[in-house]
Amino acid sequence: MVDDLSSAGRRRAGRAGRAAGGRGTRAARRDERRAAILAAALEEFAARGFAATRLDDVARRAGVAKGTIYLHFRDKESLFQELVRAMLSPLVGTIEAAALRDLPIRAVVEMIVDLFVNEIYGTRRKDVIRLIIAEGSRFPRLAEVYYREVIARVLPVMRARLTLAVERGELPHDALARFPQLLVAPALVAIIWNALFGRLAPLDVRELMRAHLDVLFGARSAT
Amino acid sequence: MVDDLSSAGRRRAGRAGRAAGGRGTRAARRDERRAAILAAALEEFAARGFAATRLDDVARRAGVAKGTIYLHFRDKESLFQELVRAMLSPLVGTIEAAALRDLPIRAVVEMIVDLFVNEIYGTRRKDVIRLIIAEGSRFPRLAEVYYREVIARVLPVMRARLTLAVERGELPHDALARFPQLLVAPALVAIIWNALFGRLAPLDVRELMRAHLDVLFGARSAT
Amino acid sequence: MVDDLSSAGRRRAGRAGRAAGGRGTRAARRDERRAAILAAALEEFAARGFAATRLDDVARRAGVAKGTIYLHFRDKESLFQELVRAMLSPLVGTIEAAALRDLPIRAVVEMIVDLFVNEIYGTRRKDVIRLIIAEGSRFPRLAEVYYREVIARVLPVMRARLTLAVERGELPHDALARFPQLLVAPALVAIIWNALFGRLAPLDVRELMRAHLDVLFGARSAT
Amino acid sequence: MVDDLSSAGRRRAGRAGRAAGGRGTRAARRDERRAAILAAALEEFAARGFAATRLDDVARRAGVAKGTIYLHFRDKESLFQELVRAMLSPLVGTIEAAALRDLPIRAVVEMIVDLFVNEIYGTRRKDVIRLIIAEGSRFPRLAEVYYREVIARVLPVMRARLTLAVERGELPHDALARFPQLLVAPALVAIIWNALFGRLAPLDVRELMRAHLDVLFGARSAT
DNA sequence: TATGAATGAGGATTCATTCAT
DNA sequence: GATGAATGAATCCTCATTCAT
Repeated sequence: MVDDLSSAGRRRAGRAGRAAGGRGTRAARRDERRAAILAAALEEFAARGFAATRLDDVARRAGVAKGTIYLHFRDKESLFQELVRAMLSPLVGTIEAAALRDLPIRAVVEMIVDLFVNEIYGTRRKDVIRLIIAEGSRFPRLAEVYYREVIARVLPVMRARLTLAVERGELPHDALARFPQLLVAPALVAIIWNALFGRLAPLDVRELMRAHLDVLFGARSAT
Repeated sequence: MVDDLSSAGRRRAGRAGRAAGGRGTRAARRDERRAAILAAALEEFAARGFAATRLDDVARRAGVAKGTIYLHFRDKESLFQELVRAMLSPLVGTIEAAALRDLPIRAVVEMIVDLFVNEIYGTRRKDVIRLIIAEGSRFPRLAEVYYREVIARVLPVMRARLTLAVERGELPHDALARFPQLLVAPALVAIIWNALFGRLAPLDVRELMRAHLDVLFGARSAT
Repeated sequence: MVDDLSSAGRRRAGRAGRAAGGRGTRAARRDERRAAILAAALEEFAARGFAATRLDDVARRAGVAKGTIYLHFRDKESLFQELVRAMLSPLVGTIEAAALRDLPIRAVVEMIVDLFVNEIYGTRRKDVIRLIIAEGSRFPRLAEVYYREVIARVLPVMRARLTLAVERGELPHDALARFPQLLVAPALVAIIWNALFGRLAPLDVRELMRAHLDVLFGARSAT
Repeated sequence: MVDDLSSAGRRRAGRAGRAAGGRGTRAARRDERRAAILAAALEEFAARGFAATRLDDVARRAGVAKGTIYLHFRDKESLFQELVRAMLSPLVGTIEAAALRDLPIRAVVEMIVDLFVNEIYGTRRKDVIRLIIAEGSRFPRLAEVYYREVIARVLPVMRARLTLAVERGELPHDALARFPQLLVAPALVAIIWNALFGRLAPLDVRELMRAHLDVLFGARSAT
């Protein structure tokens, strides 16, 4: 379901060597468990928020005992942080790459928008974003980690590219260059809107983002 | 501190008559207490979120006994809902009025943006908005109430005005008319951003919104 | 509904004299209120038991303010005790009288049985009896009052009458004389049974008591 | 103290196998704790009734933490129900067996009476009976369970045996066959009486039941 | 007297975390 | 490593009782 969670990332060296042919079963099982816990945590945190999530439920969903969670994560908050990191880190490189492509600015922006729609809105990552929005102010460390590992890496790249576009005359003003947040604001609103009012009045993200592009670059001649 | 909370709104008729000269002390004190509880609840909920807020703390901060809260609100969730209602309802009329003013669309939009900056961002209301964003998906009833009492009243008015602008040729495309959310998206992002990263990298809301207007209408000649 | 509750019983002298023509409105209203509270208390205690009854509900049902209860009764337990006293005391004289009638013992016993069926089982008094059974062991004072004011007065009279019957040869053994409780045991069981299992398997009290008389005196030839 | 509480009854299969030699320590300890909680609950409920019993006290008396109770019982009411079930269920078979013995009806009835005196009156079970009487009407489910698991199983057997006795001419009337409740009514009254008035005027159960037998079958020549 | 707002002790229940097996 | 039983602090909510009006 969410495969980002299976790459271990932080593996101990293993008992030096270990017969060639890949990681031993021991380490592999350990990773599986860790991934299972993260996946379960995602479901539960997304459904109930940080405070209302019971580690009992996470354990049950992951198919492990409650105590096992503590073999992989210091405490509930750590689990939460690891989840955020595991889900969002892989995305950073992709976004950076898109921003750096040497294409017309509109194409770059469209790529980023598509990236958002496909890789965030279309996946569980939207729940992670929502969780950060919802819980971030109560977990300064979480907000900090997210800022450092995502925002602080993506934003400068985007800003640089947008500044270049201004200099090249691709953009009529420097608004976007000064506040690249304007680029993704509608995306965030879409996530929030549908989480809150999806049942009452669903918001079509693709259309919304297309309209947003119209605002940014002027309407396209055809659809 | 937050004066919206002091208007009673839901007062029982009172034993008809009552010596002239205004509400009796009884009713007045009752309202004061209710307002004090709401104000305290705002502080606590804003600081800790719904789940982590202790009614004990709300009571202490309000200067009343724990049980007193239950004389005014059925339970913790009711208190939360009433808080949202009390804070946001008064704003709806103002926004509607602004949208209906017969001015050039840019002026209308600027008024709404100013309204947002002054009446939401500049007040505790931003915390209420943040709370709705954070807790809304876990309290469907809350989301519903907010949708019905705020969104469903403001959005159509804005959409109507924007549609008119399109027809009048004041706007080069119908993106905003179809998605008035695009108008306020940066505002919401500003609230979230500063709640999460304000200490790390504060976002200047006024500048952000000015840039947003630039995006919408093109850069102004002067500031 | 339960008129025993209206006789005041414990009236203060009143402001000496008071214009002839009956108790003044002041005192009359006081009694009404007291009776209303007792009647409401009966309903609530019967429905929920002592601990689970809220004085708030009693007050509401009685149509008075909560504080008013405390003008008439020291506390919840006093109210409970007064209720028992008010409901059962009036019955004692009637039972004594029945026991003392100079009739064949079977007739006397039948009168007492009828008295039970009509005056207890057929009225709210059965709930009071049930309450004493249920709560008596937790309220020693209540049990004591009940013992002194009801049991200790009725039992000796019955025992005397039954002893006389034994001496006169109206009864073949002294079992009933030694344990007059045997006379009313089925009656109590009927109260309990129907309170507990009435919905599942109602017990016909009249038939039960008739059968009981058959056991005591042998079957009657006709009904 | 009350050994019925130690038989587990509801044990999970355990991980098949388990080294020969009896239940593992894990399961054994679990049962011990459950039994300790039930025993403690019996004391507390008997002393204070359902509502006034604090689970805190139950836990303390059982020597476990408050939370532990909830590992064994869903909530206070469940604990209460399990207690009743655990105490009374084992008795049902014994009573049925007694009723089915092929002896003269008087002997059968005497056996049942003895059973009552020894197995209920002489044990903590009398407190359980008293609790059912006291709380049954407020806990319909409890009353139902008790009816289904005890009354509905014992009563028909007794009725059948008594009907047979009538047919055989062992009894002069069908009163008992129609209302076997008459058989145990004095027993219940004894429980109630001594719980309420035991300190004021203790009732000798053995004598009472003997007198009851006299009433049912006529006085015996000797004791 | 009567009211009913206010109090605050009290208790059921939950759940993160620990630790013996 | 895993397990899951045990812990007990934490918190919501109730309700008898008081007392200013």
